[in-house]
Parts: sequence; C-alpha cells; structure tokens
Amino acid sequence: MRRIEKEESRQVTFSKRRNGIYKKASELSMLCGAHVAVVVFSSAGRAYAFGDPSVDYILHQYLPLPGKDAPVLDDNAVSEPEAVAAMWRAVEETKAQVAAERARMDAIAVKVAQAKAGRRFWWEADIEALGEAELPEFTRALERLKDNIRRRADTLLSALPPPPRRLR
Amino acid sequence: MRRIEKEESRQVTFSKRRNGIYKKASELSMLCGAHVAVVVFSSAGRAYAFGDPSVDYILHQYLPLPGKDAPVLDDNAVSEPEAVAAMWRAVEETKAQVAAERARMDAIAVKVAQAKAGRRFWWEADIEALGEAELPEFTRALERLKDNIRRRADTLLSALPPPPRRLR
DNA sequence: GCCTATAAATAAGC
DNA sequence: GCTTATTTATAGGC
Repeated sequence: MRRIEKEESRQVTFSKRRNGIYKKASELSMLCGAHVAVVVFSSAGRAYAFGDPSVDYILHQYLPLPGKDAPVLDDNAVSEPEAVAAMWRAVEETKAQVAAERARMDAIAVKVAQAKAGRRFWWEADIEALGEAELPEFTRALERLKDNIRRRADTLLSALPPPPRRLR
Repeated sequence: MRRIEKEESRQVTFSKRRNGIYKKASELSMLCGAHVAVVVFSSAGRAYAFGDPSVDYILHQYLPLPGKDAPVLDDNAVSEPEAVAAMWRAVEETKAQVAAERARMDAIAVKVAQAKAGRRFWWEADIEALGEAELPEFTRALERLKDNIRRRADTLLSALPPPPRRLR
C-alpha cells in the first residue's frame, strides 16, 4: 500500500481541476462564441489565468467595477454613469447579503449531513421522524437552493446594460 | 418530433455550460482554498461573472489599479437612463426581499429550537396540511426562497433593454 | 425547472 | 502522465 500524502493529492486535485476549468472555458468560447476569462489564485498565493481571446482583453471589457472610478466623460455627458455606478454598489451590497444567506444554508446542510451520518446531533430525538426516503430529498433540495443562491449575484450582473462595445 | 431551433438549443448550452463553469470554480475554491474569478461575455455582448470570494476582490489582484484604463463610453453607446433607473429600483427591491427571507429563516430557526426542546419536529404539528409525500414545511420554505429568487431574476431580465445584437 | 442517456471529468493508484 | 472506477456535466426533450 502506498501512503497518501494529503498535501500531494490536494495539489494534484488543484492543478487537475484548474486545467478542467480552463478546458470548460475554452469549450464555452468555441461552442457559443463567448469570451471567457478565468483568474485563479492558489491557496499558496500563486496566480494563474486563462482567457479566450485573452485575459486582459476580457477583463478590460468588464470595467467599470464597483470601487473603481467611473469612466471619464465629457462635461455634458453626466448622469448615466452615476446611475450605473450606484447600481454596481447596490449589486455589491446585495451580493454580500446573498453570501450571508448562502452561509446559513451551508450551515443547515452540514447539520443535515451530520444527522444523517451519526444521528446524534441537535435533532437527534427527531431524526427518525424524517424517514429514510425523505432525508435524501431534503438534502438535495438544500443543494439546489445553494446553487440557485450562488448564481443570483451573476443574474444581477447579467441584468446590467451590455457593455460599450467595439469589437465582437 | 420537435423541431429544434439552432439558436434556442445554443442558448441552452450557453447557460448550462456557464453554470457548469461556475460550479467548477466554486468546487475549486472549496476543495483547494483557491480564489477563482470567472468573467464571461456572451456572443450577444452581455456580461456574466462569478467569483469566490468575489469577482472584484480577485480581479483587483490581477489588474493594475484602474485609474488608467477606464473603459471608454462612446457617446452613442450609452444605454437608456430609464432602463438603468428601473434596474436600480429592482435591485433595491431585491435587497428588501433578501432581508425578508432572512427574517423568515430566523423565524424557522426559532421553531426548530422549540421543536428540539419538545423532542419533536416543528412541522409535525402541521402534518395534516402537508399532504401525500410532499416535502415538510421547512423544505417548502427553502423552495419558496428559491422561487422568489427566480422570479426576481425574471423580473430583472424582462425589464432589460434588448441586447445590442439580434438573437431574441 | 426535471429527467435520461451519454460523454467527460476526476480521484486514486502506479 | 497513464489507467480505471466512479462521479459529474451535458444535450436533448419535456
């Protein structure tokens, strides 16, 4: 038997999964004609990036970002950029709230998993009442909810007006 | 036989794959403690993004400070102020809704605590109202949150200015 | 959104 | 990097 080093297998997982995401991004670009940028920082702080057509090109399209200065305009072109900046701030605030909700859901999911495994937690006395058939369904409902919440901030982003476009 | 519209199935593929990449990014973050940002522009020019911990936090580490290359808004590429204002209001409504859902979850947490003390599930009292093999009330509360989120997303999307390009 | 068949990604071991 | 058992993602239909 071979001894498995935790750090080693974790490293393998990281690079494999990072390459997997790159491949998915490439596929999305090719199949749908989309532009995709992926930026990754490992837990050790090293930066990796992939982009089609290029990371820099895409990220510069992503501007303006909240916290960044609004685009510089002529004196007579004013009000609209302010509205966009305000909306970005609102979106960021909402994303924070969504993150909080997600944390709550994660905590609940953990409790369900614990109850399922050991049956000796906060609702120990009642776990039998849930039923063998209902518990997996309950857990799956939580997972679906988690995914939906995760995507919500993205939905808000996609609701923004299309970026000023030059090349496509 | 159902006639398959090319544009339609392509759209499905885009959103499914985009969500797939988000999930992969989320997994990479969770399993490896990495920070991941994904930015996508559809062929219609709409922006989507996902980030853990957040897109902006990650991109600010990648991009030089943004004072310099702020995006250039062409005078004729500015979107409708009305649509922007409506979207801002929608974001405010969403924030209120998130707060409301949080309050709802807090109330549920209280019920769970009470059930723990009484050694019974809080929804057992309403067992008659559940009907057949339906999910317990707690799960339905979660589903309610999910549905509210989806409805809000639909509202946001329907209030959008049309995409700059064809394909509707 | 759900479901199903199929293709692809991944973990673990070499 | 390769192999294989298993898990997951996806296309296509509803």
